Amino acid sequence: MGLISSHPIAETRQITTAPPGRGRKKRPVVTVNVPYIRSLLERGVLTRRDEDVLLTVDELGALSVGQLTRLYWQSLSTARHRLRKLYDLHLLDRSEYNPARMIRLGLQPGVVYTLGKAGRLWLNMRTGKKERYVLHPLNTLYHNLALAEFIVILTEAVRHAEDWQMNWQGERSCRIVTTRGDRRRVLLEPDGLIIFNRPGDDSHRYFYLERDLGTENYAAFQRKIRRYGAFFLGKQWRTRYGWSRFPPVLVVTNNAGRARGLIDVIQQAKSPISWGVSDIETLISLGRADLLRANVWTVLSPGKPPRQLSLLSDP
DNA sequence: ATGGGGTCAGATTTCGTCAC
DNA sequence: GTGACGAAATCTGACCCCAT
Repeated sequence: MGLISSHPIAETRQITTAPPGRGRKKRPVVTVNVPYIRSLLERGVLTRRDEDVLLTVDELGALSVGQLTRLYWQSLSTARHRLRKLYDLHLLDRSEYNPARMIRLGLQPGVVYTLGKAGRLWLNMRTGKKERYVLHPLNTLYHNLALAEFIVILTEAVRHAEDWQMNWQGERSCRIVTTRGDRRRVLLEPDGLIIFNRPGDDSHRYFYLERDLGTENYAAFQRKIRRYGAFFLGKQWRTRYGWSRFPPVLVVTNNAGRARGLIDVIQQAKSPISWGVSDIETLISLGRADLLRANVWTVLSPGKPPRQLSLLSDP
């Protein structure tokens, strides 16, 4: 996943859920330009939390109201109010979704937010980059949501655990790009990078993350495995990140059946790095307290038989 | 005075069920 | 399969509370 927008969603982006009560109000039309963003900032419209929301939506591509609530609010209703406001300001967009499909992915149906035009510009002004505003194609939207769900349940689990902290990067930040001459080539595009650290003894755990929706055929997955292998053998990761060991790749898929299929593919590929496979149904069923401790990951390391390990078990 | 946080009620859709 | 119908779900405007 992660090809940006060859097929943007059409202009008519109706929400297919039960609509609001007193009629759906259209958002105000604004001219999104640098003075507009400046005036927002001068008036202090953006709170710290708003900024966090925009950064997170940018990293993950799309989040549902439910997911954003779990990350940043106590009350669903309050979150809706604030998100609606960010939508009105064109900092966020709302996207089309299919309730049945969200349920199949283990998600609660609800409005889905993506980064809006003003949000894009705000981020660009902040980082100095020149990312383009895109409407996300529908197929990546569900992938984004599924990925976000994993990040959210991890976040909740880590909040619950007192000794560990977690940071993460989305696809946008952990993408590996090489420049040969003036040609930019994407070498590797992980869905995410998760970093656990325990302040007590300064220990760290890194994981690359792949969220598999079961839509990719096994040949494509084999290519993905080879790309990780090539990145590992290239040693660039040592200088780029200063890691002494290459992070295992966590593969989260939809159900146990697909997980078994992927495990077979990984074993046959004889990858030089470690892989951990689990499925979202199992992970969600665990609950906060167990998510980090339960041995629900089938770990495949080069030259070793498969093992069942937890995220934070000692390597 | 302003604005965010929160509750509540209401409008409109989707879902589930029953009968045919 | 389809139509009817009530229940449930969803989201927003109105409103109040509180901090600054």
